[in-house]
Amino acid sequence: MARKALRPPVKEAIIDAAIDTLARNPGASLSEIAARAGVGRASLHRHFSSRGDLVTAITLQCMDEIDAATDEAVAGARTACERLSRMLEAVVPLGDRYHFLAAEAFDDASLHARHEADLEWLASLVDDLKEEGAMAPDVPRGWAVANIDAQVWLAWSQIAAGNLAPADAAGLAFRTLLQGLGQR
Amino acid sequence: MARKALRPPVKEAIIDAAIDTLARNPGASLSEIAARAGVGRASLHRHFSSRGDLVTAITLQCMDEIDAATDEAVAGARTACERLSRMLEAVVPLGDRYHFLAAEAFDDASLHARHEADLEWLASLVDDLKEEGAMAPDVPRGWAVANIDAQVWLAWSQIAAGNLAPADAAGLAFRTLLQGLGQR
DNA sequence: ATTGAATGAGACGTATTTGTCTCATATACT
DNA sequence: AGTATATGAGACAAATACGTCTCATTCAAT
Repeated sequence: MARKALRPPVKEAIIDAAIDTLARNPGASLSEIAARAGVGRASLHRHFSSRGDLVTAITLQCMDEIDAATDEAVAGARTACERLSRMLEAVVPLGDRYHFLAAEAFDDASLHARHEADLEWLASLVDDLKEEGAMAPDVPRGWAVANIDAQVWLAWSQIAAGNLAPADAAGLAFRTLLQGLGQR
Repeated sequence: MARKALRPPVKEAIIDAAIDTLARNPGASLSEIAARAGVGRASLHRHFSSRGDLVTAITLQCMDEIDAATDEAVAGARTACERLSRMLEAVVPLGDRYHFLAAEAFDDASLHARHEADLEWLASLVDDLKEEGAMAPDVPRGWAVANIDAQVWLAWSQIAAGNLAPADAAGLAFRTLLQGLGQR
């Protein structure tokens, strides 16, 4: 079974290091990334022919992680409202890993398509929320989607800044999304 | 009075070009910026000794614009709620000019201090909103401040993407902040 | 018309990053 | 043990951006 897991999984180590490093500094050099991965720069190029290749790989990796966590969390939800809540609870803790995505442009066509698909998932969640009466029908679709995205980003941001406990972040984001910061 | 306004104001042209260019691409080169300003790269260096100097200058410029617009808009407001509304109406249209600030790190100490002061202004607005009963008292201060910031950014983002009419953006942000996306 | 400052164009050297290549070494398979 | 593969270290050229410099030109002030 374990065909080739005896050597340390260099490729994954590089991906992890790239995510960590680029999250802190989007302009980090490949040397930096290789060093953080505990790997020679030449080896990095053996696995990823160019910087663009690496960025594409880590972007896909992050998207996969997010989608997988979302799918699992949402599985048993009975209402759209619950889906939203569970999605936030699942995705907010992953924030520090995909936060850098906000800075990277989706130049690659496949990445762009993938991102569109994710937004479409959110859009249909928004539609369901409106049907359920949990969301006001006159809220523009795109605005709602962008707000959900932004709350996730915001939650991580506040966690990273130490202003917010990770345990509270998702709940706060959920409440803010549906009720705002106002009373009641 | 107009001591030296006969020649075209090169310095301001460079600042404007830098804001426009860096807003689109934070990694843009000085050549790009100079070209967009209709200015030689050497002239750019005559006004700004280094890239850091230029970035600091445009950051301050944006902060000044935002503060000035906010101060003027908020002047006659009677309630904190109205202050928030007017601030959004004033600042959202400026979004395309200071959007790039999100990407730039405040390495310069004076910039960092200035930003802190702006956040402090928001924080006291949050306090007033709570006293007025427009904002729930149990919302963390930092979370409220970050949300206001984020709504401004979000509004510009949606305008730029063509998803939202500039006339509607500020109002939508205001409503979303206090009431969220939910019913009522 | 003349003078002086500011500009544009461009050359130049430096620094950094990237991608390729080589070679010696370490590790896993047989 | 012997072999093949993957790796680390480092050299190398190419590309890019930065900051400085020079020189001819333009424009405003006199």
